[in-house]
Amino acid sequence: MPELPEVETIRRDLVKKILNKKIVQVVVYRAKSVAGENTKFVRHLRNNSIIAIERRGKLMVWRLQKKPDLLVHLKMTGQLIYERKIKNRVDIIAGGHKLSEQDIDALPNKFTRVAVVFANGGELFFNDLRVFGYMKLADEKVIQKALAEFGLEPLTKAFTMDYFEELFKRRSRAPVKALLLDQQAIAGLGNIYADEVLFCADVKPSRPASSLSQHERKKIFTCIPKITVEALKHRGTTFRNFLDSSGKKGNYTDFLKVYDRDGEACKRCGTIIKKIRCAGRGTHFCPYCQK
DNA sequence: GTGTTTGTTATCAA
DNA sequence: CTTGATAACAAACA
Repeated sequence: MPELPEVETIRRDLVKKILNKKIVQVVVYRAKSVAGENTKFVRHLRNNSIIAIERRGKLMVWRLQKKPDLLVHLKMTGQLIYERKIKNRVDIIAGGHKLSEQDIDALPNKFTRVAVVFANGGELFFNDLRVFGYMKLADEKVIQKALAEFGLEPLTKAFTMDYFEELFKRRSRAPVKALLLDQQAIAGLGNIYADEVLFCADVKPSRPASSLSQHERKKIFTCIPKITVEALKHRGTTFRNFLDSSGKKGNYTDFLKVYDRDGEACKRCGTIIKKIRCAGRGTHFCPYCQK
């Protein structure tokens, strides 16, 4: 599931690959993947170009040469795969080509919802198995309203311990994990990194936010950027669907301490990692290390 | 057929 | 009004 490190990895790659390239054609294979009227979307992108790509939390803003701009959200299973030039695309689509496992993930397939073709022959594919993600034309007013809903970015200077403490003052009963997942509190954490952050901080995810000591809050505050930076360094985590813009998996999967490790031994103490439901999500933790 | 996966929003209860 | 819990969305997989 693309969270901050995954979306940022994609954003950085796409900036190198598709910025300022003329769009010559757009194909919408699944109407629901594009908000609003599809024909309007296609017409607006054609002969347009992407001049900047911004990110806030898990949401991307694609700045276009001709306004309005584009909001892109990958939700749970969205992928953005760029191919320089596809010589045998017709064969590939028809299934007449022998593909490596990676190619099958990366190329247009039955989950390809939108294709954007550039003047240099390169193509960008928006694949999305579950069709929760979207591309949406949005004028500046809509964009600003959407961005205003987000809490602070954990990798910015503005994200201070004072700010973090304020978040706890508003809440009491909810588990601390729910706070970490709240995009209006902190922008970009999702289920994987919320679990990893709480392991890093030795705090049990189900603890009511109000029950935490200042020391515990401080540890969580420190772990949030630490885990995020580490995950970004390894180009994100591939649990099921995440692929970067080249169709490659994220490498942080190998460094996960608790997520998807239920039944396995804690890397620190050897206790079996448990899985419970917390804040409505599958939640993984070490019953010994996390108090 | 059933339960599970999760980002976000809608809905409802307290 | 706030907070928090839960369902819904869609599709695949075990």
